[in-house]
Amino acid sequence: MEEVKTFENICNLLRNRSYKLTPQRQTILQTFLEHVDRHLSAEEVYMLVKNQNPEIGLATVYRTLDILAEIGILLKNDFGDGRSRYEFSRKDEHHHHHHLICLGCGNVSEFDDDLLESLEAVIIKRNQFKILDHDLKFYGYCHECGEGH
Amino acid sequence: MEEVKTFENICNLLRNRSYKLTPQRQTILQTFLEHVDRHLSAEEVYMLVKNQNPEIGLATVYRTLDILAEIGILLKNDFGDGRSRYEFSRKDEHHHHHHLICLGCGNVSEFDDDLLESLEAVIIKRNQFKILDHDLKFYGYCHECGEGH
DNA sequence: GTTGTTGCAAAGTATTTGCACCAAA
DNA sequence: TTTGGTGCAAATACTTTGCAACAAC
Repeated sequence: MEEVKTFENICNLLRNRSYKLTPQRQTILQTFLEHVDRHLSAEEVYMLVKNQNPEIGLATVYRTLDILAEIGILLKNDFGDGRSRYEFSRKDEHHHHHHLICLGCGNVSEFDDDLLESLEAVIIKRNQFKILDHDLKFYGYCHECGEGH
Repeated sequence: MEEVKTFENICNLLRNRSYKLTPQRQTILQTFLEHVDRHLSAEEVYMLVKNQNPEIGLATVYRTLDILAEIGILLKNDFGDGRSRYEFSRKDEHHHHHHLICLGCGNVSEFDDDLLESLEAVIIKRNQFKILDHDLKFYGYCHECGEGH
């Protein structure tokens, strides 16, 4: 159904939506392709991107992140640290994964799960609530940080 | 184990922690007792409280919400609308409920569930992650707003 | 009388926006 | 050449903090 998200495919996706393919956008995109497993804040992207292109402005980073999230290239997350974090979205993910957030080192790991599907059915029936999306986070300590706790 | 959270009990809880029982704090507490089922932002609390005590400052509201959350009287929530929302915490809730957030009217309803307990066990084993807390939110449309969607 | 608390205004942090200039198509 | 994009600085929104006056204990 959906194609693999290569750099070229994403560029085409932008063009199809009549977004222009500027060097700034390419650089930001490149950054995410080089950090596929990371959950980057705007500030972090800005820092990484400035190595390639020191002229770039923070506002441009924010605007680009918005666009890339809107067209489904990035997923926007809120891990409760007061800033939005973006991750590269692999192809088959409406049915998205959940996050394990380490209170020690701040690292975020992921896990997939289908259990919530059945839970949603119960909620729809019991609460008369039409569910479009869900967000599940676990807070705790990862293997490395877990010793003392 | 834990007592019912009456106004008096909460006042004692504050005193035990050597927090002073000021009229401002009493008014804010009162406000939550009168809106047990609501998820109020600092600004909303501020508005409600000003009726009783027009002298009160917004900073005092923020400080009091912090304290009440810290001692477990209130639960601090983030529903992704850019502000923190506080709800009165009933007595037996480490094992807390989850939220259904309506994208139409912004209303937040609640539901209890035990399904996550078994899920946590799986995660602990598979990911070597010690879970302290979880946060589950469903986004969609409530019964009233659901018609068009 | 101590010590914590208040109100205010200023500062802080993340994000958005207005605008003149610039560049992709 | 048209249309959208960029960088910058200013504005916005929520929250926190410094501080002198004040009130609970």
